[in-house]
Amino acid sequence: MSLPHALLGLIRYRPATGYDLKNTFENSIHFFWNAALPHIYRTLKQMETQGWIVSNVEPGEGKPDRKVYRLTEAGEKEFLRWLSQPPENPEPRLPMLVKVFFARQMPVREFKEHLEKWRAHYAGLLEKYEKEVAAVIEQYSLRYDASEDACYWRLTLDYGIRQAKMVIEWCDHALEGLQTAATPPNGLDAHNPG
Amino acid sequence: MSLPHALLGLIRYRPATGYDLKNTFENSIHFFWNAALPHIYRTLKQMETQGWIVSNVEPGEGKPDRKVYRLTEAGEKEFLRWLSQPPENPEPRLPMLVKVFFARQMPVREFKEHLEKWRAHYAGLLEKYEKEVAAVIEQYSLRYDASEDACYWRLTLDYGIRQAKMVIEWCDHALEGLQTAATPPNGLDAHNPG
DNA sequence: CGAACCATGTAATTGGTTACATGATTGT
DNA sequence: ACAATCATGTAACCAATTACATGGTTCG
Repeated sequence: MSLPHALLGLIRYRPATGYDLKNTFENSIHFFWNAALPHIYRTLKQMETQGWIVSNVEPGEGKPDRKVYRLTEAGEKEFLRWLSQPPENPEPRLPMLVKVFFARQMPVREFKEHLEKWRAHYAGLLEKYEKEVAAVIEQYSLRYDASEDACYWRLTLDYGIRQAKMVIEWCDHALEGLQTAATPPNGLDAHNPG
Repeated sequence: MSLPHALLGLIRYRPATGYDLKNTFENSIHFFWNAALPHIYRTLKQMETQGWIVSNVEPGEGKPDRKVYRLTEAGEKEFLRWLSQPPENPEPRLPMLVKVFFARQMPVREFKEHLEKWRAHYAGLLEKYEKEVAAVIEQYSLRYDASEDACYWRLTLDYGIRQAKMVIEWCDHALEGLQTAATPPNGLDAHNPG
């Protein structure tokens, strides 16, 4: 699995707490990876026993203490090893497509609502990617002194944008099809006749 | 989660064993949902205690016994209830994109190999979808007497095709970018100078 | 005679989410 | 006073994969 390796990659830029890492997930790579806080804390603990990272508690003056993790040499090595492994092919699980597959069993009106909600979700993502995320990439590439990395970050953003556009187009295509083909002659839907 | 509901939907067409259901997954909806056999067996057992399905052991003459599940009224009701719920938005986890994000840390040559492998995977899927799956849809719509469902099945297939094309185009775009921009002036890659 | 297919499952482990618990600081 | 943010985590649960175990049939 990739969570420990995603964490290694982020800690590599600079030492961080679990809380920091959650934030980084949220405003940088959340559109192709995310993790809940408890999951992150648990994974960090496992990584420490593996010897990939070490922690150091910084007493917070006034603020809560910070348990800051940094990479060990073993962690560095493991991260590079993982990077060089060929990519895993994802096995997608899309409940929405399961609903589409069985959509005959529901009123056409309801199915349209589903499609519109899905479309709206991806339209929202697309807007976010094109506005916010592009800006965040610039910001981070300065903060982490990683301007050479930025082109790869933009590549992942480009993936997100293409994905969102694809889904939006598919939704439009599906909605069009329903308009013309699936409407019963009398204009009422299949499950609420009369 | 959707596995029990995907199973309800399939059993609804006709009673089936866990083994049957695994096969149906494999050659119909595997590109947006899949499940391993043990997972299916366990889920079927849970669904039976919930009262959504009932089993009936058909002694196999010569062959192994078949434990055939069919829908109850409660199962039918639950399935339709689930269908009418608004779709869940997926939280994708794409280890490949994590590698892309950190790709600065690996030799360009290696990164290209990753991209080419990913591209090949989706090119393979695309071919499969366009040839095999389209045929399977026809075949199943006859076998299950479900010609009215076929247009929805085609919609999911269309999604798979668009997804595959999107990834292929993105890979090509990324590879192009590497050719022109990321090659060091001397033509050697960043991690193996000299 | 061996490989592939039919058909069942259990046990163990990993990966991920949700609910719960604590306590200080900052801003409205 | 109240909510939000910073910061830690534990416990319980659900979802999914992998390894293990069994045994008959059919086809080459």
